Amino acid sequence: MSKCEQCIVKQFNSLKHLSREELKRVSACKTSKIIKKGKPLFEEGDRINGVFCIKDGVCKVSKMSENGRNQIISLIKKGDIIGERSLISDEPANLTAIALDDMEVCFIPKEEIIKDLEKNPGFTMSVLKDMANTLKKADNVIVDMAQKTVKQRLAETLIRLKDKFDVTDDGIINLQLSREDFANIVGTATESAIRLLSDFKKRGLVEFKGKEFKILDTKSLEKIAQGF
Amino acid sequence: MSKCEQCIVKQFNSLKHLSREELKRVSACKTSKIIKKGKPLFEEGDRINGVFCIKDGVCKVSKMSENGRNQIISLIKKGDIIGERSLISDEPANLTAIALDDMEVCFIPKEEIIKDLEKNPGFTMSVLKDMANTLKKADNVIVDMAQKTVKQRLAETLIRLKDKFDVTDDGIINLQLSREDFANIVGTATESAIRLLSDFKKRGLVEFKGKEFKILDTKSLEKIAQGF
DNA sequence: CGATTGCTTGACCCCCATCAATCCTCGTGG
DNA sequence: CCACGAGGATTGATGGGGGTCAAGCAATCG
Repeated sequence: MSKCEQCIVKQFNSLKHLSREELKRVSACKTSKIIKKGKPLFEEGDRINGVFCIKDGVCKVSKMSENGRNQIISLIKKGDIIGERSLISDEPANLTAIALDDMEVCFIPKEEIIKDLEKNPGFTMSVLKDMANTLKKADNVIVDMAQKTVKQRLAETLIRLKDKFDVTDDGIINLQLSREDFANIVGTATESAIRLLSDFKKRGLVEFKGKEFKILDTKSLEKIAQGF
Repeated sequence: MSKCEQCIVKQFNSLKHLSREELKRVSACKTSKIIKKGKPLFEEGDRINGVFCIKDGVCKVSKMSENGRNQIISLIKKGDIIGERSLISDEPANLTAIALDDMEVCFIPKEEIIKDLEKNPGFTMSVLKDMANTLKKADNVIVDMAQKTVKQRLAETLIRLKDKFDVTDDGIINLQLSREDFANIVGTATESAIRLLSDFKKRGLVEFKGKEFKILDTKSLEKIAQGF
């Protein structure tokens, strides 16, 4: 099994603040998993008892609303860590994480992380900073959800996806998002999302080939996101 | 000036994890302020360089959206701490806090809090827990904003206010919220909020006397919040 | 190669944003 | 003490965004 000390992925998250010693201990008790596309990493209500470090792949993090519709809260990719919150607050997960493509993840059990949190202030501060940042983003999403139209939110989502995920040389973003997923990110009905996307396509702002897509006119999308 | 060691308010927040010694140091460098109704505690873009501990009063925490409308993210009351996030991420505030009534707050400068965060793991963990909890709530709000109708959200808001704020013996909640404030919590136009509130009133679910209000039928409001 | 799932488009209607007019309330100054 | 003005509260009218149902089409899979 690969070792945390040598893992490149840790550079992108709070684990980089752990000492070589600490990483060795973590490495010794971690487990690696392959999660197949469409399978859950964890589900609402699960006691996950640890954190996941994403070595490869992307997953959608969502929550069921009372009326039975699904809301995607965020997308998690290589280098991200997920599960810290339920660990810290010592509660079952209140979100569901489902793989969008085949994923490779490491699972670090709770006790080990807690130990590090207690002993290594640098690590703790880093986790704290991450969380503060996530919270700030969440506030922005709340404002957007409350104040912007579906069209604005969809345009903004497309831009954010381009910035966050890998883009090939020819500008193609290969996230395995279904139309329904788009709708669930923006918080609308699938049909509405489809209509708007095909409108964007007609106007030459985006291009679709199956689930792959490509952004052709960022400037115009930004205008739309701001309400024009 | 009153002393932190003897302040009852600290029992309700993370400061209770500080030792007597630490509290004395905090007390020595803190400043007390009175914020008049309607005045800002801080505004978007301010470098606040410390945290506020609310000794008395209530304030609304909001953010301007790009289209110039205001969204209230949360209400903060006696015992709460605010400002940790900008402190931790070392950025200007991205929210505005405005007093709903006359407030009494203590300001603790950044360096002092940072010192405690580095030295006292119990304190840090408590802040971390707080933040995890806030984040969970934020996720729920996102889902609500995205999936529920204005009517549902308004009903839910009324219930939450009842649970969070003091209620007199006769059931009256005295928050100095304007109709516009209600609208800005729910994320709708003032007129829409007014219409829905007066509908609730007609149906005997709530009662208003100026800005004071009273919830008469929680069960029915819960039904509405769930979509009936 | 059927069959199940996802995608697309059309039609309909309700919720809610917006504009406008009126009423109410309260603080201020004459 | 009252008049008055300003901002908040309320109600009406109107139009568009977007949710929902339905039907046809493409694609993926056993």
